[in-house]
Amino acid sequence: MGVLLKDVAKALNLSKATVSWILSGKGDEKGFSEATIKLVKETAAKMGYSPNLLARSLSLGTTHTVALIIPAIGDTFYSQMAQAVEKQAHQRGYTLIISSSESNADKERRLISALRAQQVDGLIIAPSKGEDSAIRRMIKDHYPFVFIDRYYPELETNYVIVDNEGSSREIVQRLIGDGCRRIALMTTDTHLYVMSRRTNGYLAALKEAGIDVDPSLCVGLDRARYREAIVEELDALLARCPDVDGFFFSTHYLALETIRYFIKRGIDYRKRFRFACFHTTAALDILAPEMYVTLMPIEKMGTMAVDILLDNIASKEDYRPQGVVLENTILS
Amino acid sequence: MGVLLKDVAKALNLSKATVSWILSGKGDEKGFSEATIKLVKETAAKMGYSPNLLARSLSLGTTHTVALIIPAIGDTFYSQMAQAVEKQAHQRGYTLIISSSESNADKERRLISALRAQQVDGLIIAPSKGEDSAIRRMIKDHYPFVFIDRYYPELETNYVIVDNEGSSREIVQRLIGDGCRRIALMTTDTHLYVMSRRTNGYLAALKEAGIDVDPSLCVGLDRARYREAIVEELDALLARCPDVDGFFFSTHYLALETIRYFIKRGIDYRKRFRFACFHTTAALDILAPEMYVTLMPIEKMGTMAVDILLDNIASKEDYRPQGVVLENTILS
DNA sequence: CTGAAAGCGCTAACAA
DNA sequence: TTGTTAGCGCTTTCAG
Repeated sequence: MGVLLKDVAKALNLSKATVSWILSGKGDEKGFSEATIKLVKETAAKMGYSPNLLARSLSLGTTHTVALIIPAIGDTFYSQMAQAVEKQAHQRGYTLIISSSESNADKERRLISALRAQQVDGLIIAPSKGEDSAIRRMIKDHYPFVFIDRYYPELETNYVIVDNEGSSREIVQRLIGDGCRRIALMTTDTHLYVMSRRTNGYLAALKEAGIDVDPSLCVGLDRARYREAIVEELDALLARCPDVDGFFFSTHYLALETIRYFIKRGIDYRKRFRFACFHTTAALDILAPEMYVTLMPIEKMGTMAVDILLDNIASKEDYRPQGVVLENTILS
Repeated sequence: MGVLLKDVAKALNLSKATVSWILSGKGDEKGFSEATIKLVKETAAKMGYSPNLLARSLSLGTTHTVALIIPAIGDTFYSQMAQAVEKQAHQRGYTLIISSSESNADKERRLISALRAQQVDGLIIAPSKGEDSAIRRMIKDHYPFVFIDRYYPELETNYVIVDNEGSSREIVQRLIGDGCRRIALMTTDTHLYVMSRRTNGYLAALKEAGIDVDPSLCVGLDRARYREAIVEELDALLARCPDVDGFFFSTHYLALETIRYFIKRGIDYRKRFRFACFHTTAALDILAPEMYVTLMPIEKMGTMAVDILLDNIASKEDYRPQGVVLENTILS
């Protein structure tokens, strides 16, 4: 395509080796004359030379590129996470590739294969569901990767997650402290480990307070059609338990949709209920200022995931996986 | 690292060539026996062979990968766009790399270079600002790329944008139709072409209706600190022009912040004003249901951008750039 | 101080 | 029906 190393060398009547040395900064180390170094650099620039990274990577055996796999780029949470990861990767001199698995285990598996085949140096993954084979494969091959946000507790891997259970418990405790006794649980994606931890937090808080868990207060929604389902479910819930006095949402968009529902039904939710939500999203603070919210340390998660990954990449063989559990900030 | 083509060949006592042919599906075309084809495929699978895409690409001269450069992955609009682009790229058998320029012209320039150096087959770009050199370079080199959402009107390139002026004019007309005469303009990033088009739409609508443009109704915010600035600006605006009866927002987050302001100040905005906004974001429909909104065809933009890009890639030399202007849907 | 040449893992023209 | 071999563009050992 463009201008090659060979071309620059030819133009200067030097060998490819010389030019390569100089352009990769090992000029003085190798003891070339100041004159040639300057000359080479200048003509390379003048000729608009840009190295073919494919060739370089093939030769070097490293791409200096890592990839991030998230369930959905369209989701605010994951897109913010992508931003944080990209920032830190860039900071540390790595190129980041972002890919979206669309919460599809099969696509996730294929992505992992494809990215590894592309010789990406390591992976940061927010795993979708029952994906497994590709993960075990990476472990077996000692391929560097770190889980973020979600993880497989039974596998010994790198991970950066938050204390899902603890902070769920804490915000539910606050609801109880405010006098709530009939707190509804709204959740989704119940097959995910993270979600079960949040539910556990809810249950634990009730138990500690000596409140019986009432299954009819617990609503699990199908992620795929939660927007429609939530309307019926809430209608049913309010009919079933007219004495509900609080809501715990296991994730941000459930809170948003629930409030949308209340407004649609003309229910004065701010008077009638108290809310707690795991994570938040734009405008939730406007719509329900009194809601207790766990603020996830997205930036920090991204930074740490990158750092751990690069550590792992740097230390070839003898590496011990690191697990990190971060604390959420709680916003009252 | 893993198992190589060579290994598979050796295990079967065949040549690398044979294995390569068969695994890339050109087995029968080349006339290999059914038996060997099957054998090769099976052992390759059994041995867990996965081709080194770097090597393949270097050899092939094409990576089957395209990249998307957006100003910010953290922004809902661009993350949705990324999702749409990724979907279509995937659909057409291409791998997508997403990168974020952080609205930084210099980073954008570096990204373009880096991605080209990585031998990405083409680029889809939502350009930041005065970036230029890297763009002109691509044109000169006949390197395939398409602008999305934003573009350089003076350059002959591929682009997929929306009718910014037209739909801005239209929603402002609706405000006027509702009786508004003192419509404020809230805008930002005024150096961007898209934004000037939207402002033009606002001006045109007023002019047509015979309403004088009042500069004291026009507020331009600094993107970098709009969240803080908007409070002072709105205070000033309302003091300066107590008779404001409508607002036109050139982009979604300005509408959200303005409403946040009204709520904070305890102003009954739904009674007092009418709103129109270019594009929308989560919860805006809850907070201001009567707002006129232009709905950008994000999905379609993404799809078309990919299609145009792949067209361009396919037809090597003799290619004429395509410009597409899509219509927005208007939501009343 | 600088150059020749082998090699990274794969593809594809050319033989056989 | 299968094998040989010369690249793709770059890095790096080993000679000079």
